[in-house]
Amino acid sequence: MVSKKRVDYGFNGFRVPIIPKAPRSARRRGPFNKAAEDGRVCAIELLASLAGQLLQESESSASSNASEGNNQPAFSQGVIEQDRQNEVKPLKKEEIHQGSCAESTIKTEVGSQNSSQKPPPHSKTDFSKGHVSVNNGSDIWEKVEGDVKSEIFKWDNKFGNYSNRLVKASEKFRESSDGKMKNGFKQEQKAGSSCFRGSNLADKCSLKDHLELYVSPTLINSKSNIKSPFHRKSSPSASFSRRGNVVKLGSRDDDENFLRCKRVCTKSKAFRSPRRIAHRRIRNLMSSKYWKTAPKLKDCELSRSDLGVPHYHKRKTCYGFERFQNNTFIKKRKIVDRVSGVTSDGGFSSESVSNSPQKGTDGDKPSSSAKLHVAKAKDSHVKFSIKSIRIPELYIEVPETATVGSLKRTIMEAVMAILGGGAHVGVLHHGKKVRDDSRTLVQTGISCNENLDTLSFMLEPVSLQAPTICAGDPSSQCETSQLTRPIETPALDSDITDTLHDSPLLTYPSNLIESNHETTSSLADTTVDKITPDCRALVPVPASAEALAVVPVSQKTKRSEFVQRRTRRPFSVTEVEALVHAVEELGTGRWRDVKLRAFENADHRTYVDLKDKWKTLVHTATISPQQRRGEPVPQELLDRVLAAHAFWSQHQAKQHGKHQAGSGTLKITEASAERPCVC
DNA sequence: CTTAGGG
DNA sequence: CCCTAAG
Repeated sequence: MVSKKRVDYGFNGFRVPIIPKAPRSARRRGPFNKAAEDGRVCAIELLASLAGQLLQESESSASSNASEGNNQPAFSQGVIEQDRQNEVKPLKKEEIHQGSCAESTIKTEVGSQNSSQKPPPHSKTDFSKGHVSVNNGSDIWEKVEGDVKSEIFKWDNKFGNYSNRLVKASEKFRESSDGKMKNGFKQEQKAGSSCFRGSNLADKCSLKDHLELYVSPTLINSKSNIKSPFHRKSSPSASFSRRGNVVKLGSRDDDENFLRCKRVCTKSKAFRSPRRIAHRRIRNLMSSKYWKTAPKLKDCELSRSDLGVPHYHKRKTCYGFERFQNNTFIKKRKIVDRVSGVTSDGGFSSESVSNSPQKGTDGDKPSSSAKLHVAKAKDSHVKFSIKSIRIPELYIEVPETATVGSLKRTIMEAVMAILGGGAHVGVLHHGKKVRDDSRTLVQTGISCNENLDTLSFMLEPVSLQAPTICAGDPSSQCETSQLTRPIETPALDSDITDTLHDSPLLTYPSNLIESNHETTSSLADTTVDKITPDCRALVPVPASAEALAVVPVSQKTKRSEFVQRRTRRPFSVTEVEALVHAVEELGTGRWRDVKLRAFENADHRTYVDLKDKWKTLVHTATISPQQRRGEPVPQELLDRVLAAHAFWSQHQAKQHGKHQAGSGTLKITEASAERPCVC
């Protein structure tokens, strides 16, 4: 724990009070954890995004020659260096960026600009917007460079500090900073992928991984905010801001992994898109890791210290975590929204002017079910978030004018990133599949808040005889083929052939474990109405921050629904009598004995039940008869309850008093005096 | 697993 | 009744 914490702090840069031996509750509810987490997440996100971006870049060939670097920043480094050997600045930048796992996009652009001696006005603009908030033209580069350097430097030092655990990571990073980014990156990627896809993410997503990811983000961040880079060290705000710019994600799994990502688009598609993708991807990874490692958290408290310990086995835990995450994210988002202007992540700026639909997608694990949250933003953008057990939840903001097709693509991208395979996204509105991709969201009515809840979407893995996946919230569990089919089949795209079984999404049994039990109960609903609330993929996400908070709640609610509650079994008078009698003799505080004595054969009555019943009995006896409900309990019994309660309460109090200051003699006296009375 | 309490 | 923190 301690070591972990240290590490975390190092990353965050600020000290979070450690609550070492504090009671669980304290740890859990401590406000600090949250902050720490935020910072971490952000960092991770950033890093992840970078890594992802790099990957993406390498994959995407859309970029122009000028920005060749974008495509394969990591791998092309050698080339770049040589090419720009002459140009000191560019080169350095290049190195720096790589070292920091920065996004190739920006980096590249910068480099190219430099090489051309003067960055085009617009280029500059972009640059400043995206990564730096510098207004000057000529010295901008220098500034950047210098800052970056210093940043890196610091960074290294830091590394040293928390290197105990991160040895590997640090090495990697250093290497990368030296220009061996490639390796580092690869490794990182590896780690990410493994985490991402590995069944036992927990193992793979060790702290180390986290760390790795972490580091990069920070650097990036520094880049973004040249002026107040690293040092900010993750003050909470910094974290948030970063997140805001980039994306927010949380990842949720069956086990409670959820990823949420919100991103605002910036302008040039070419410029950003790779990055976006990268972000997405990374996030997915990160989220998954994060998520996996995330301990059980409740009430929005996440304790970093627990990282690395997979808690997701337990449903409860998971749920708690989920909730927590949701809340956290929301909060973060709020903050971000506020700060967004200040901090800009390379590619994403809150004031996105993008004309292209924004897609934010993240996926941590493939999931058959996904939920899409849609919210109409003030800026006439519709925000979508995909949430699922396996696929992290994410927020997507797209212009109202975005077409259904673009929406589908957006989601698809996310899915692809997650699954690595092809997938189709089906959009259902009012239970009907929206086939016309050319229509805009507005035209379709998806952008209207009132109708948002009528929106659903389904993921339709295509490449393999992809089965359609019902998008639904985790609880709804539309993942199973049985569930999905009935629902989806009707709306399937002709081009999609599905077999749920073969779906890549379904290939993660481990993930499904948890959900499976729950699924059972939900099956009926799901099957019955196609895309009803439970199966509804799209859920409106209120634009307002407050509204956002609702999401978690609803989830929570849904969750609880799945946990079947024991059937209520009111205590009969006979039982009450037995209970009262037993308590009279044994006193309160010995419920196990009471159970054994009076309810030995009543399997459905646990000692907790008895305790609770006694509690209610006392209450009942306390209130006026008119206020009592249910089967009336003889007043005589209630009187006894009160008497016993009073007696034992007193007894207990005395016991305490004695223990604390009483003398042995006194104790004996009191004890002997009292007991007899009762028996 | 038990207790004790809050929900 | 449920859920948890603590012991």
